Amino acid sequence: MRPSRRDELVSQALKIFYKNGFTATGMDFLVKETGISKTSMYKYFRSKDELILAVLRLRDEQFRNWFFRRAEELSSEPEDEVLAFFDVLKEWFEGEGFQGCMFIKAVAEFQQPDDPIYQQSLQHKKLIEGELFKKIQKTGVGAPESLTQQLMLLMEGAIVLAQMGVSARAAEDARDAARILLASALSATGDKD
Amino acid sequence: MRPSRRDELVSQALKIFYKNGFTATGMDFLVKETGISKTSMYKYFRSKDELILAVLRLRDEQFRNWFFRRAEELSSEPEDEVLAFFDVLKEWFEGEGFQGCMFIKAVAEFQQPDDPIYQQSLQHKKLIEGELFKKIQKTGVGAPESLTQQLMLLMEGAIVLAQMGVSARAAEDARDAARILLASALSATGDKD
DNA sequence: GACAAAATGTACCGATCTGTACACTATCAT
DNA sequence: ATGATAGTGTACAGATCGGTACATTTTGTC
Repeated sequence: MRPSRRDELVSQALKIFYKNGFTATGMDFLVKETGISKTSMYKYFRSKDELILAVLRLRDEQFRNWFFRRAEELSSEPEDEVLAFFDVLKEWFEGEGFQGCMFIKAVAEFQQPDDPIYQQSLQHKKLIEGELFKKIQKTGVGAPESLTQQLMLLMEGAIVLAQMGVSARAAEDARDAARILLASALSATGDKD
Repeated sequence: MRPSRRDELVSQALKIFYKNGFTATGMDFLVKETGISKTSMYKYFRSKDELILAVLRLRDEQFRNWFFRRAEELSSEPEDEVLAFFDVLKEWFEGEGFQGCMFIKAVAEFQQPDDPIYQQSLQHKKLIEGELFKKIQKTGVGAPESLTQQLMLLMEGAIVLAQMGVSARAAEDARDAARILLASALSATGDKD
């Protein structure tokens, strides 16, 4: 099954929105860059917002697949994998064209909580959190919820600081912190055993 | 000295941009909301971007003043103050109209690193980092740079997760993590003494 | 009251925005 | 070859965008 013209539009729009922003990118610009006629675009999607939603769906799927698959490749034991998340973050930050998290940026432009774009961005973070939680559970730590939240904080913080160029070592610093927090959580577990 | 019409514009534009976003807010909308004529606006500022820069300057000053002053109020000893930052974050998150960090959102809409709006947002984070570093130094911890970066990660992560509504306890979770990281850094210092 | 400064209202510019109408062409299975 | 399907190009509507021109009114000061 060759990629449909529709899928082509979504994947190209993803790159353009990611680089230029959602509101700042007009439909005419998408036409010029993708070579796909506006008539076709509006046959695939009823509105620009629906195109954005499709882009976010694709991004969510692509990112989660890549992120967790890559973390598994870089590790063997559960505890390694939890820390490997931060190595994957580092790869992401240093990869070509890194411009921050698309969902954080989407929320910055579509701020109303009842906006479907906002909701879908929130859902993405919830899915990440869910997968992270499962991995942390496997380490046998006593309070997986708490550690999950702490590592989520480090990950999101690293994304923001890396995007803004505040810190060039955001992923490494986050990994260092995660190691300490993981050790602390594990030793607290041990105390109770 | 009563507040000039210009200052009024900046402070009102701040609220509106914060709520609605920068690009999504048109100058005509600012006219309608503030009652200040567009002619006057363009006499105070040469362009919308310059108005945005003035808004960001005001926000930077207001926020840093409030944040660090409030942290001092809530604490007595240096170690308390470092943790008090997260109590202040909590107050911010739970305050009326909290909608995330204006500078993170600014960077999401003005992504080019050579854009003055981007640069000013980056500078804001650097100033926060600098003040945090000074406070951490006062605790006598051995590696203040490292702890500063770690706490920055927690703070930025908390802001993002609180804004997106991913976590309702972002500030508390960040405080818990900060306490562990601070203790870890202090004990490492003690080892070397 | 006179005069300058500050602010206003209104109307507009050209460009761009999302979205649509309509006629046309390429593709492909039957 | 025919006819359905998918896609294109162009032109446009109506609104809004950032920004300006110009004449007018308000305000504060001497």
